[in-house]
Amino acid sequence: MPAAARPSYSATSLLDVAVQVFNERGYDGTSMGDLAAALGITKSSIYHHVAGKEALLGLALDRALSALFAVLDEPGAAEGRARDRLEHVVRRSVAVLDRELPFVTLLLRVRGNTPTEQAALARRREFDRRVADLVAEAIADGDLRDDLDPALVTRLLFGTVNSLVEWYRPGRGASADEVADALVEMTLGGLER
Amino acid sequence: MPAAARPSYSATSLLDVAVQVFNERGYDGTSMGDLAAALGITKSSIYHHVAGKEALLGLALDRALSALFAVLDEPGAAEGRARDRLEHVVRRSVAVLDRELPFVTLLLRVRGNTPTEQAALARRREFDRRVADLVAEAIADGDLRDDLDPALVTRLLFGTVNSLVEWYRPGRGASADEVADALVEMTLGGLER
DNA sequence: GTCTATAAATTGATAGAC
DNA sequence: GTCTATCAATTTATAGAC
Repeated sequence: MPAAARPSYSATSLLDVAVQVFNERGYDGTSMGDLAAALGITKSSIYHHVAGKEALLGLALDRALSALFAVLDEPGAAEGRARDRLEHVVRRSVAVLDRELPFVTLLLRVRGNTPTEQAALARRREFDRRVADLVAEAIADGDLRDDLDPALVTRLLFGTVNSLVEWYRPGRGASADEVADALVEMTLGGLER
Repeated sequence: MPAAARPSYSATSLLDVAVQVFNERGYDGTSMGDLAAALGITKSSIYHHVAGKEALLGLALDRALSALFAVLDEPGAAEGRARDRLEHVVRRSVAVLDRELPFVTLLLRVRGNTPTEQAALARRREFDRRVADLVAEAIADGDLRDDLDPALVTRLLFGTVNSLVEWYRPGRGASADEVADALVEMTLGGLER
């Protein structure tokens, strides 16, 4: 991996700029001309690095999904009471958001227009399913109130987590840990019996 | 799939179909050809009803914003303790989401690419500001825990509300009232001291 | 209120020189 | 690794007939 200097890009350093522009203007609202302008190179130069616009999107979505699924495989997500494993997944998901914000932001805005986007949506649903299992288990354990529907709780909980991409900016305002603390206090605090 | 044999629209009935397609494919991902196909008429016929694609967006965003601001002017949002007024705004915002789901969904996805979108974002920020005032007041009253930042709480709270557009569908699964109940239990429940 | 036909601009992508 | 030049397809929008 050559540390990018001035007017020379690799497939990955190019991706960072591209994803930023995708998030600013929306993926569909971004033309290859927009990307070229942001990169400071011409449209055709982009095709030297990647197959096209959709391949760029695929790389970005893959990076976000890999980071999120890695959380589910951490020890803290596999050991202990379900309620604590759930808190671990929530806190570590916020950490992923902090670390990979542009990529996760892009993932959460995908609509399913292309096969690339549909595949990403399918993986997102798998992630949600595994979290929902955790919520159901925590309720069965008696650690979360049982008068609320597990599927509904899961959606509200991760709806709150995902909504962070709308305003959270690393290094500005509250830190990722402070946000995670407040989020856990508000959500899990209200879900405990 | 829609509009088998009903080739006559008004500006508002056309808007319903257009907004649905905008939400399915994204605004930028929707061409006038896509709209024409969904409407069962030709592209040029659309221009008989509206000035263009962006005017269609403007009408839709206006409808969502009007409904949301109307909530702030209801008696329940102006009388009583701040904490109760806040709960009123949350519950009634969920009701607006239920009633005007496609329009609010579109509003929440706007990125600010055009003047029309920028104006909508400015009005959204004004709505958020008025909710933040309510949260700050409820904390000052001692009705919500004071160890959390009011601005942060506001963002988490309405982040949760806004995330409903990602999965809530009227008449499918939980009702709007059930969703509002669960949401208030989880969020305000966790925010009470 | 809808149509056909078409203009005018923009789009994603390729070829080949340096 | 970047460039100029160009293409074919698509896009928003208009003109004018029925």
